[in-house]
Amino acid sequence: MDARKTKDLLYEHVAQIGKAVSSPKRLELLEILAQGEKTVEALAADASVSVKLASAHLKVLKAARLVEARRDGRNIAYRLSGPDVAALWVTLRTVAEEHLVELKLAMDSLFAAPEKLDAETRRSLLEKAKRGEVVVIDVRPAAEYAHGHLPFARSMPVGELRQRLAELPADREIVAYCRGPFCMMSAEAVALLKQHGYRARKIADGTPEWQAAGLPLVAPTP
Amino acid sequence: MDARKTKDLLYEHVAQIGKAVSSPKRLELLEILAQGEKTVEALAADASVSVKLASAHLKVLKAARLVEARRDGRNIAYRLSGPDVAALWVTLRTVAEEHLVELKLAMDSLFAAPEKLDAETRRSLLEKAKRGEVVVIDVRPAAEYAHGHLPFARSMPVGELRQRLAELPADREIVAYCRGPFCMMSAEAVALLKQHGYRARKIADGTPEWQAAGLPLVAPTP
DNA sequence: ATAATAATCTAACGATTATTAGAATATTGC
DNA sequence: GCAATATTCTAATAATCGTTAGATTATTAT
Repeated sequence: MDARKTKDLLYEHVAQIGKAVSSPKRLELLEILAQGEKTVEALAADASVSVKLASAHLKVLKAARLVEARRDGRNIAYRLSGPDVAALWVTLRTVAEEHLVELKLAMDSLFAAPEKLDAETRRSLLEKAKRGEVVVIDVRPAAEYAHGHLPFARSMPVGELRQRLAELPADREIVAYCRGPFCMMSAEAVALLKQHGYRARKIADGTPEWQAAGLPLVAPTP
Repeated sequence: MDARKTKDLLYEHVAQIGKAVSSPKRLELLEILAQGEKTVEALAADASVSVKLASAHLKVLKAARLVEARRDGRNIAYRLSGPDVAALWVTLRTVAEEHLVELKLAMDSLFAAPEKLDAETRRSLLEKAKRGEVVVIDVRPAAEYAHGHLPFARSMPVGELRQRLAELPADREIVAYCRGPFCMMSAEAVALLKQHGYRARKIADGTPEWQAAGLPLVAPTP
């Protein structure tokens, strides 16, 4: 076979991955799936699209082998086909944040405080959490916490936070995280906490970012 | 502003990066640019497309801020807008190799020998090259070598190799590399060397892969 | 078996994208 | 200033993609 055609074929295959990540909704689905397995219905709801549209997008992601499907009773559950797919999402988002001024501006206007973590900050947060100097809360839905979470983090879904405020110590700083830099759950949680007199802040990391930085998660014990 | 619309905008920005890497020719251009700055004409020739088409693709890459342009006399030279862009290309290609069986098969049929390097193999290659036990040759065009190359590697462009065979020691193993796993220059070089009685093999790494693995390149001294 | 549910498939539309040709622009060398 | 060169812009067409509605499939509960 002619060398040029062979090369074209190789790039074509990689471009299939590129095409899969060229749609905003598919990226959102990937980010949600990076939090753990979900049914089509749940994915559609989380991404604010119809089940039909979610299904169509999932089909593309499946064709590119970025996700896998599994039947579970009357539902079909999707999951990422590997941890490298979550890492790809983090890489894409990071490159976008680094080079697209528009995105940087949009994020600055959304989240007033700079909250990006570097290797040193992550390690020191872990230390403080271990010693109990800060309380790290995971404000995602409980199922996502169960699938994997930051070490020493407590599950405190943003929807239940108001009723469960009493569980949090008033004398220590609360550090909230959620799905990642684009997720607004932790911002909502911090607003509520501050309103009730707590010292609280959020971090940009979700579990995909934490893992991409080479740090361990606490995995489920099945 | 409504939270849903704000989120949509964020994913839209990231999808712009995705769109930029959703075309085979644009990926090929990125891979070539990962070897150093090039003019539109050179890029078009390397990627086997018309200058017009190359220009159109470069425009998309520029809009996504993955590349930058600079006028140099009567030419316009393009370069990647950062090392993270080369890393993105490596990540995409790696995810594709990992999950797309079709790509794995295509590569196996192209390159008989498994030649993938892991952290340990890379380190030991570096050691052997340092001690002179193997001769590492960079068979890319000289300009690409000049832009950055593996430590202890000699420039020996595949086009000049036949005339310069005498420069290579017959008693030591020759290790050839080129632009990366999709590039066929090193395979061509190894075939020529073996034909002339040399012990030669190639490695899959190009400078982008080497750098993405966290290892240092020898940069130009301007 | 049958009804109910979850998800996909098919078909269709309008909106993008890739590619090419021809015109236009900017720079260099004279 | 003028001709030559490198690149981009404009316009046009064919191909592909996103989205929706309606029909279909596979499973569970009765």
